[in-house]
Formats: sequence, C-alpha cells, structure tokens
Amino acid sequence: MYRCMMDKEAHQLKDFLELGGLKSTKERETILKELEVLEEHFNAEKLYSILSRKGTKVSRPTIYRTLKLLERFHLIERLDVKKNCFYYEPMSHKKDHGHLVCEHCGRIIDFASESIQDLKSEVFEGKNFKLDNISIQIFGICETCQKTSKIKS
Amino acid sequence: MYRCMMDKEAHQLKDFLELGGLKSTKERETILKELEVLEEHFNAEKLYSILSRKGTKVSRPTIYRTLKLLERFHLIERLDVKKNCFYYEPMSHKKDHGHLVCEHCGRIIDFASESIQDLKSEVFEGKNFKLDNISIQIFGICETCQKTSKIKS
DNA sequence: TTCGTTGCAAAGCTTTTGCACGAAT
DNA sequence: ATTCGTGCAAAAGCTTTGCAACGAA
Repeated sequence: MYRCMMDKEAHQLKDFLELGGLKSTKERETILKELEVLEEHFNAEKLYSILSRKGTKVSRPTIYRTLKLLERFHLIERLDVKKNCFYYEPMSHKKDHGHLVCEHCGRIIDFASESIQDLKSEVFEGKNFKLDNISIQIFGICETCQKTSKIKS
Repeated sequence: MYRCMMDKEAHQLKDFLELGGLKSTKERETILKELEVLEEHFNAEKLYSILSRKGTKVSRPTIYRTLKLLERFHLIERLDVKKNCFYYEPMSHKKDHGHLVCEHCGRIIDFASESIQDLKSEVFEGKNFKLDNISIQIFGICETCQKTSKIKS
C-alpha cells in the first residue's frame, strides 16, 4: 500500500538511501523537510516555487527526480485529479481516504469513509486482483463555491 | 453526473450541437461512430491511429477538440489513471463503476460495486459537497500478470 | 453569405534526458 | 578515487492555438 507515511520520514529515507547505495544530499533533505510541513496537496511546480521563494531553490529536474524517488519508496503518493500534471499527497495525510475535488476552485479536500474499506474487501474477494493502492476522486462543487456561486452552467 | 451515456448518442449529439449553434461535420460523425463500437478505454492518440488505419483519418487537433466537446456534453468521461495523458471511457460503459488498473501491463478492468453507491451517499450526507462525478481507480496487479509473474519487485 | 470547423504548423506546458561539473562516501 | 547527484540546456510527449482555407446552415 502506498499512501501511508511514517513519522520519522527522514530516518526512513536515509535507511532506504543507504540500502540502495544512494546518497543523502542537501537537495533531498531540503525537499523532504518542506514536505514534512506542507499541509496541502502539491505538484512539482508548486514545490519549486515554494523553495525558490524561501531561498532554498532546487532545480526543476532535481525536484522531479526526487519526487519520483520518494514515490518509489512510498513516502509520497501521486494523485489523479484531472489536471494535466502530477499532483502529490503531502506526507501528513495518512490512512485510506478519498478526495473531493472542486471543479470550480480546484481545491482538494480529503475525506475518510468506511466504504473505502468495504470497497477494497469486495474487490479483493470478487476479482483475483492483487491490490496495491486505491485512488478515489469525487468531482463536484465545494461548499464555498456553491455559496459564492458565480458558476457558469 | 458524467459517466453515463444514452443509447442513441448520435441523436443526442445532434440535438446538443443544434442547441449550441454548432455544426454537424463528417469528422465529428466519424469519431462518434468509432466511439460507439470501441470496447476499450482509449486516449486521443489511440483514436487517431485507429481512424488513420481505417482510412478515415481525422487530424489530431480535431480529435482533441471533439473529445473535449463530447466530454462537455457528458457523452464520454475522462479517466485518471496515472498516465501522463488523458484516457477516456468508451460510450458503452454506463453505470457507476471503478477501474482496476494493472501496474504491470496497463490494462484497465471495470468493476461494479455496491460500495460505490454507499460512498456517494456518505459523502453527500457528510459534507456539503455537490457531487458531480466519482472516479475510482484501484491500482495493483491483474490476474494474468500475477500468473506470468515476471514482475520485478 | 455567414460562421463554425478543419488541418497545418507552431507554440505551450509539464516532465525527462544528456552531459559536464561537483559532492558524498 | 569512485560513484552518484545536480543544474543547465535541450529534448520529449501530450495538448492547445493561430490562421488561412473550407464547408455546413
């Protein structure tokens, strides 16, 4: 299962890196540190601009490479939210949950649900499919946008 | 709600087109006709090559534009399956269902589930979120690939 | 005739890659 | 001393756009 992230990410990463004969660099630590405090869903570009603004700029290629690395180690998870780019889940979001994606403002809201577990059991029992990761997106209009409904049909 | 598609797509489309002051062209009909018989999930490039092979080639820009049009009319639905491109649901797939996406061979298998309805009710009751469309992807390894498991961990 | 539509070529955007330099072990 | 990682610039891959020619109403 992806999606899940331990508390001491840094340690984990270092272990993984060592195991894989990979190196711990200041760029990787910068990114990891940012992800530990990041509350929102993000993509490569957003991370790039956050770090740039903070004066700890890391190049785009390195950001992309590092995100891939972290994904491979299941330390972050890639989302699928109808944008033509990759979005990621912050490390702080842990257990199984789905995403409410507002089609008006683009906001992504996590939601937990009993039914997700049911769904997994059903699929596991019904089909001979080795589950890895479940990804649930519900598209619609969030509360805020419904109120300020400047929404064109 | 997206995802749902009536039987007489062509009629529907013509109505929509008329309503919007849009025109019915042979390119749009070619695409629509292909989508009516297409069994598999597809993307723009796949559609392009199918039509090209059949000798009813339509340019890429037109394919992209038409798919967008059909999506706008809720005649097809865009999927989110961890590829860096848009995948669509064929018109023949109707009611609420999720997708099992094999991470090894890339195959997409539809599955229906009671729990999807539960999930929708839960969200509808719990949050003040105006539902539009639910998108469920379960990633893992399909039966076939498990058997022929040449899978690198 | 009037607009919407098409195809081409070019541009746009996100992501990836080649390569030389630099840093970690 | 190796070997891996970084940044730059360039390429790649998918999608969109500008524009002139075309075609449906």
